[in-house]
Amino acid sequence: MRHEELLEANCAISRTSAMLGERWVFAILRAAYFRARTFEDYLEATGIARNVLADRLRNLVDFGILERRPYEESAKRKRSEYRLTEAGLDLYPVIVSMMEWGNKHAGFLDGPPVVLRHTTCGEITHPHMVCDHCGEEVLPREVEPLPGPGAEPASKRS
Amino acid sequence: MRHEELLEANCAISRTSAMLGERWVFAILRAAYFRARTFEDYLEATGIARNVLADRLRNLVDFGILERRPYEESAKRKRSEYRLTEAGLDLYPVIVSMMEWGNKHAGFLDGPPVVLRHTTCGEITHPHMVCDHCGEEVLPREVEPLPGPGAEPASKRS
DNA sequence: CGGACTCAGTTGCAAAGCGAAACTGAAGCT
DNA sequence: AGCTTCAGTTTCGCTTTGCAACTGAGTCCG
Repeated sequence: MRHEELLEANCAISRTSAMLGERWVFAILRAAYFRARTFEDYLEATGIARNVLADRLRNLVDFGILERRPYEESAKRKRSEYRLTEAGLDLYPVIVSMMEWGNKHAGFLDGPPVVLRHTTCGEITHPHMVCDHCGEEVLPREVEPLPGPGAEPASKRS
Repeated sequence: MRHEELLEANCAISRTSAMLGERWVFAILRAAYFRARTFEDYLEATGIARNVLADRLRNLVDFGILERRPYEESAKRKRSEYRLTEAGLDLYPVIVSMMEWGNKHAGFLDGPPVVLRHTTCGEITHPHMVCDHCGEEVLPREVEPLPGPGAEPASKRS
């Protein structure tokens, strides 16, 4: 099986991981959240080879996660920039939960290099996942996957 | 720059993405959450080539995300299995938020193929990220990254 | 006991992907 | 006119995939 075939799988995790699970993609998203704009910004923030960066940006634009658009640096100078789309911003929980995990499990012996302050309440925050119904934290073994409206019938659809 | 160099970066997102951001890793984790145990389970659940699967499992075990251990299938038959460690289970928010994102943005026109039921409250749940302090949802632009205890001083440490 | 089967990989090979550096072309600056 | 910056593309050698075949330990079947 080739990796891109995951894009057609009838499973959200598979499709999402086919889009995001290529080398460097998270590094690019991290740069995007840290306000990178131009090609050279991403190049510097990530250290990826130019050709690979060009390819990844193309893909992320195709997936609707980034948007490429011209931007007026000054009156005359026109450049292009890559910004997160609405869908890209929706990836925030993924990035934050990776950061939380890394702070705990990626071997930072002196403590996390970066922490987050929640500007609306002013405190250092450790975000976690809660159920939108009961507000309780969602734990791995307290969740049951069920077929949804887009589930395939027992026999494969055409 | 090579991809593994991200493992040494002083940034949780970089290190985490170096561990998880290789092709197929999320597919393997998905299989793990769906209770895959043996090598052949993972092979069937993911469709990866055998040699690549062997390599990825080795890495995930090295990172402490999976654990390889012998397991008694029956009185006589001994096999080995790969189970999520504590650290692996802590990745649940990452997987769930990828699933939530995919259900919304990965082009499921008939609706999500899988939904989650929160067994403690019994309802279909759409988990989201909240601040552990104020309980409000954490949004991308309402968060400020600050240097933490493990931050590098302005001059690179030795 | 001998042969077939299953599990869990390893090996070999062609094709694809990556990384570094050089090159291109448009646009601006001096 | 010549130099620089931006945003890539091209080239080339090296590494990683994907696939199939092979290995070797343990099991089951007659």
